[in-house]
Amino acid sequence: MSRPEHESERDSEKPRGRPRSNLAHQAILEATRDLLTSGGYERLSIEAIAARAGVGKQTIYRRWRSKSAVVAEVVLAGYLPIHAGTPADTGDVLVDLQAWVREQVAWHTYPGAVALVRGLAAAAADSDADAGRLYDQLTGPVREGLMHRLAVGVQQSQLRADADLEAATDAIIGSLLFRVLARSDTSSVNTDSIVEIVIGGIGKRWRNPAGPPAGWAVPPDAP
Amino acid sequence: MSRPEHESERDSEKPRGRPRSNLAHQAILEATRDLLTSGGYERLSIEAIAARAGVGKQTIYRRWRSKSAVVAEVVLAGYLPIHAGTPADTGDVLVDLQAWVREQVAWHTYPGAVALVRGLAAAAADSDADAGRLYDQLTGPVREGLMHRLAVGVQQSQLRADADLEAATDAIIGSLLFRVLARSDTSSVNTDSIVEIVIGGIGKRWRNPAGPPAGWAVPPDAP
DNA sequence: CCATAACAATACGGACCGTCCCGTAAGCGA
DNA sequence: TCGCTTACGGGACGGTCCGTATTGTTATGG
Repeated sequence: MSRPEHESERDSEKPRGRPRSNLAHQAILEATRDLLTSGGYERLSIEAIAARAGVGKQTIYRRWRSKSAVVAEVVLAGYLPIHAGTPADTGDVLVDLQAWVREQVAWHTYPGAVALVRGLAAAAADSDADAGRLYDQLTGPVREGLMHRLAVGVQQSQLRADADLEAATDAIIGSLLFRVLARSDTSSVNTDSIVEIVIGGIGKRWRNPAGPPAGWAVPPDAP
Repeated sequence: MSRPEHESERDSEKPRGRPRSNLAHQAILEATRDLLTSGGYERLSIEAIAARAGVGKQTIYRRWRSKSAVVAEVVLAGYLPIHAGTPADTGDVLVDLQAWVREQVAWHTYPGAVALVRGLAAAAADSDADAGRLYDQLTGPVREGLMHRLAVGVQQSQLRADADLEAATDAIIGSLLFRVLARSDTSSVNTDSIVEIVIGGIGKRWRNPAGPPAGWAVPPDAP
């Protein structure tokens, strides 16, 4: 790169010339948020953002490479109620995660939330190379918060020490993603059941004196 | 509608005039498949389809309402190796589902498979109203096959009778979807673990004479 | 032969794209 | 204070693709 344009340029170079306007920056992100939640990703265009923000298109392109990059920043900068909070810790991992999932599901009733998630999926689809990175940025905090709570559950001996917490996390997030993307009849699947299943799958088990039924392979378990 | 244009028009109306060309129909779907697997959904356009199929644009619009509708038909007509097969039944539901998931993951290595799935997500995103229906059509067969195998597992007493099979199915499909859409480093998450967790979560449990640890809520279980 | 409708091809206005250029505004060093 | 440099709003530009309309041709049934 001859001149630092996008991304962080916190190297030893002193910025010369007129500095970038924070007001313009903020106006762009707010306009993007508004258009995204009202009209969805398909109706979102750079020109529409520029017009609503009262900004030249170049001012947008000077900062971001593409529409999906702007959307990513909107999310990362906290302009949307993405609700990436860490689950609470009341001592019961099942209850905590069920409450957390209920919060996520409740967020989906916000106006434009479903359209937003679908739009992010579309944004990732037309980034292609950036798709994985975009998802990582967007779902990373959620993943970390979830996995941290599960790790605490392991420390509290509620979950197996050898449990694959990554897989469990992906199962929960994947279920929510699938629900939002695909299932229009939102009341169909009981999200409490999903958490119950996953937590049951990585939770401690109790041995039956009579032993397991014949033909039923016992997963590895540490007492 | 004054004249039946799209969808099924198998009512009592006798078709008059020149009938629609099957060759054109087929050429459109094949061109769509090729462009979709080679260039992804973003590079797919009605004009590109028409050009590649040697067809006028009107011939496409006469049949389908939008780009996403064409894509949906391509998938539904079996022009793509979607791999919606029912899991085998060897008697061990864990082994069967792990093998099935491995097949799905293997399919993701096909050229364009990931781009295809992401494209379908994008297609659903800009259909909005049709998004749920499109997903249902696409994932419906997969869901049914998976749920059927789980139901067999219940009959074979490997799974709990009161298990929420819908939730379990969504957890598995959601994990795969999340994996394909989001996680570019495909080797990160062990898919066997996911199946193990879900099956463990709806499988039979064995009671410990000493009882569960204090503070650990026992999920309902039927002996 | 005649009515009807699908066909390929192409023209059309419109929406956005991404880049470029204008005149102006805002910092900085000399 | 004066250049130098860069960002600003605004808008022109060629380009792609949209979805529709038109034209002349072709296939089918009455």
